[in-house]
Amino acid sequence: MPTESTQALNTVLHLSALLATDLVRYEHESGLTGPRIQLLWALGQTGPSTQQTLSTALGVTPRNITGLVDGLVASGHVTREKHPTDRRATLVTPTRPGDQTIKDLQDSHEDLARQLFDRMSDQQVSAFVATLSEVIATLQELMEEAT
Amino acid sequence: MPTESTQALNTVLHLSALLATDLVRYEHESGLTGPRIQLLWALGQTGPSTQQTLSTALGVTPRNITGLVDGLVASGHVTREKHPTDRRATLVTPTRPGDQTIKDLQDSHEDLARQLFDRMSDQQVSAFVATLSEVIATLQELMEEAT
DNA sequence: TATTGTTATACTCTATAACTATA
DNA sequence: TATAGTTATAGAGTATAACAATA
Repeated sequence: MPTESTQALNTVLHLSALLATDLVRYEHESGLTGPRIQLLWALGQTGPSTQQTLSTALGVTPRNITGLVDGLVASGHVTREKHPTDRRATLVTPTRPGDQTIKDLQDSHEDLARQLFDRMSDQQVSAFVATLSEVIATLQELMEEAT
Repeated sequence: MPTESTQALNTVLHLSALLATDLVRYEHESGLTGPRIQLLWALGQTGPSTQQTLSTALGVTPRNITGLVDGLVASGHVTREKHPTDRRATLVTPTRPGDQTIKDLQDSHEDLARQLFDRMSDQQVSAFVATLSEVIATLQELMEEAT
């Protein structure tokens, strides 16, 4: 029989897996892929960005961003615009439909949050977030140690 | 400013991302890839398995399992053994080093669980797991509706 | 010299479709 | 007929290394 700690970790991982599955459903619906959705989400957070910035934000190589942006240009979600001051750089910029997709993503995110947590008491949600934050802090310490 | 519900979802996603990053670290250390680790983990849960069984367990096509098993055979973690009663099927079976890798995975999993939760009170862990389970149940309902 | 992005190359994961061997 | 696994083919994501243009 698993310990209480192991059960807690397993339950967290179970929820992670379910959320990932839900994302896959959205991918199929939208015709987008995970990394491209992640890129659009990043653009929604920061506005038009250089590929270097996106490379850091997504944690992948610049070469990889080239490929993702190529795909999103082909699907009409973004364009490459001139950087106003640095002629080496490009500004990856959402098109009108790209902006709509980003807004849909944000709306879906908020809807999901409401559906999952709105029926709980504020107290329960607060306690949950507090424990999550504690787990995150511990995990970050562990990961820094391992460096 | 995000709502409390949105903050809760964001915190869950943050933890998911951190756990994924930690897994990537393990991948680099072990020379394995995510899907191959997942396959070895499944073997650890159920023992030697047919590729059909693994296909269902991992949620990927049988063709894909062929590729993953090819890789794990090449790296010496598993072998394809004859199925005792069905000559069409193969039993993917861990080698000695493969078994050791599986044990390492299980040990790492338990260590992580202990490090993340052992210093909390039983009461806090119980409340956390209860809320997680509630979220999981709600999410599963939502995903079934969407079908 | 350093940085931005691309071309060249290679590997892994993924899928569908057609095929072989066996049940 | 149905099932287990493989071959054939294709597309996406990832990485390193070498290169051009610009800072």
